[in-house]
Amino acid sequence: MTNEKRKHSKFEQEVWEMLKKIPSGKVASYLDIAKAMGRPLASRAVGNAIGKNSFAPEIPCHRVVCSSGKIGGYAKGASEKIQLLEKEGIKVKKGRIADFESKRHFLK
DNA sequence: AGTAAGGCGGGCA
DNA sequence: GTGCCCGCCTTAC
Repeated sequence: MTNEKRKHSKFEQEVWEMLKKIPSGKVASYLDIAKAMGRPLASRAVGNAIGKNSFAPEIPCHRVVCSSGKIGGYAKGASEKIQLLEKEGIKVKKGRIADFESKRHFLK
């Protein structure tokens, strides 16, 4: 309650919640998440929150890609990110998501 | 307290 | 497809 020591900013916590809401086999772009949080211009801030904390397997950060359908970055390496996506049923084509718009969870 | 730099992106030329 | 600039958030000095 009042004695809440936020190890992380509120913005970060919001991001984690969004990532957790993404079901397997689906993906979301940094911009989509930012928009869902009410900050359509904070696309970079979202990616910043993820990369700066490294949520670990608890958060499906590998399900987040660029708005262009590109893989983007990954703390462990974009290659690893692609492997995880393919494992969940998402096909990746040369660092790009196949049928990206059809797999967007935060599509608006 | 204010200022400065960085970062897993996005949009435009 | 590539290169450049921008705006947003957090952290450190």
